[in-house]
Amino acid sequence: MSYIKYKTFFNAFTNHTRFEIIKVLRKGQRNVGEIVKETGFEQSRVSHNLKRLECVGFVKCKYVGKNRVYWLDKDMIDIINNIEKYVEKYDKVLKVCFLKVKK
Amino acid sequence: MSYIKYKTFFNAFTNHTRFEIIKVLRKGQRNVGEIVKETGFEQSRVSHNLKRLECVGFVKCKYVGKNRVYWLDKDMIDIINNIEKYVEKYDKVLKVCFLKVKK
DNA sequence: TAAACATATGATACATAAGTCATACTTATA
DNA sequence: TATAAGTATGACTTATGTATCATATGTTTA
Repeated sequence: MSYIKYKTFFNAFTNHTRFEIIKVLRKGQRNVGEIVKETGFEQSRVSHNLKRLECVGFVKCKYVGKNRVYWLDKDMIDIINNIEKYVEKYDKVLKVCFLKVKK
Repeated sequence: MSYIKYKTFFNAFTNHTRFEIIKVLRKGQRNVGEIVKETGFEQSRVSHNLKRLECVGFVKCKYVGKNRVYWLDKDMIDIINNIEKYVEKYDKVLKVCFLKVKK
């Protein structure tokens, strides 16, 4: 696969907002208000990031009454579950370090 | 696992330079000069990114004569192989799209 | 031990991503 | 059909990541 595909794919996880949104959606479908409440993030911040996730096909959505309900793409669920296994496995080896220290 | 761990892990793949370096190192150990030649990237650019990969434990290194030889961490190799399977699998569903278009 | 080769590093400038705010749009209901 | 609730969007500001350049450091060999 090309770099651009990898980048697109992994970017979903390298942002705190999207990471938490995915975490919530793994529990089941949610409308925006619920995601806002469960993550504690501001509404427009959640919407912008849901848009990005939807844009690449990670989440799907539909209107239900006044609410917009989001859920994880079916294939995505499997893949997250599997990737999680490997990343957890690497947990012990992975060192979190920063090259540049904030002043 | 925490967000910071995921971020650290996936960041290795969300940068073109590191992506190509990993690609080369999957073929076997290489010194910096060889990586520079095979990727076509500038030396300091390669070194800076090797440093980042080493810092988190993805690559190991040692001096061999005047050269510094790098190789992928053993666990990392397995994990990359496995993750690749899932990402490739998601290839057909994944849409590469950009929200912001460059002017 | 000086010179040459290989690589690393720091500082800076540039590029990209993210969050916030104000506001527009969508859907339902009075 | 006007209003309200829920959500999306654009413009802007700020934060973060990246490459580049100049130079320092490490290692070998004459």
